[in-house]
Amino acid sequence: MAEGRVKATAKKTDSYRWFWDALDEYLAKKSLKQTKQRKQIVELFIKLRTHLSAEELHEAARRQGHNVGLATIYRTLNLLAEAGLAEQKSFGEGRQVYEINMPGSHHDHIICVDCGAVIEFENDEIEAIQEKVAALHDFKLSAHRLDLFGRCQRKICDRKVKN
Amino acid sequence: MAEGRVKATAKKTDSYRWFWDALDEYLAKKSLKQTKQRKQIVELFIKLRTHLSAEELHEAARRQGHNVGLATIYRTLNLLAEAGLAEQKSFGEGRQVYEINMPGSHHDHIICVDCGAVIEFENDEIEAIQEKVAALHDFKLSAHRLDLFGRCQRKICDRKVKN
DNA sequence: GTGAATGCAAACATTTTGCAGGGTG
DNA sequence: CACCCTGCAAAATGTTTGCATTCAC
Repeated sequence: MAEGRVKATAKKTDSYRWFWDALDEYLAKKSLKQTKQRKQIVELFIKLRTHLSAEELHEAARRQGHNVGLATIYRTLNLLAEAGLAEQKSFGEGRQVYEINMPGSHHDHIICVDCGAVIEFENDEIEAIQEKVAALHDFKLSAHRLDLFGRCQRKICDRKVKN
Repeated sequence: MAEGRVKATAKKTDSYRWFWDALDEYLAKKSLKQTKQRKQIVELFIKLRTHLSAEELHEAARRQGHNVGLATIYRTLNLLAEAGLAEQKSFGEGRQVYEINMPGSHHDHIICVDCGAVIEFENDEIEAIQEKVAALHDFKLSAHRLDLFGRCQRKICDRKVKN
């Protein structure tokens, strides 16, 4: 029955092997259990790969025929956040969105205020200056959040697709 | 009674004269009215000067003996935000906080994850790079948000004053 | 079998909205 | 005096929690 382990599904998302491994480790350390629902949710979370709200993830799960409660989505996302595997962000609407937290590969966001498109970027120059600023104020940095808001200049972006 | 005008209170907060003037102008332009409550709320908002939630502002108002409804606080803060005079921020708790939006003097935040202290800073270098990044992705920037999270190294900061 | 996880619904917290009465321009 | 604004309470969101049942280990 060892084959029933969550880890066995890693083959479906090989590049996220580290994610499943880290999750396994966290669950074991905390004496938590690996369940069908957690597996399904995490699989979807990895597959969709974007910034997801609990509600969106819930709908996606149901669309796949998984009968999973919204509360379980929340509990699982919070679990991932506690494990350091996901990050909670709030882009300013009423709700939280979650995102996979890749160790060592932090990125920031450019958000189009018209169409809501989110582009990710990374800039070492900025990060270096951040450290400098933090040191200036006697802070040891543990994280940061940088969101740029603007208008993308694409043709698709004429109408406001708010949310 | 002409002296009852909101603008007349500017003397109490002279350095925020521009704020009252801008508000006056906005109200006039939109055919909105200047009321006792708006005046009280804005005065407090200016006086407290920190990042405030609607609830905190509400309590502060009541502490001053002003009988103002929470809904009015929300409506006024949203009004200020629409007028571009205040900015809504969310530092990650469940609620929004508001902050005076000084034209031309944008600042970012360093937040201590232990004691919750918030320090403001400004860095032109970072802002310049942001523009560069945005241009690279074909965006016209309208705003940004940069929050650095870390631990301040002050003695006062031993215990978690979580919210 | 024990303890953890789930689904559901109820509880919460925050923000918005509807409405009748009051105030401003 | 028309229309905006207010306070209150109800509604609408988004998230968490309690509980009986189910499931993993």
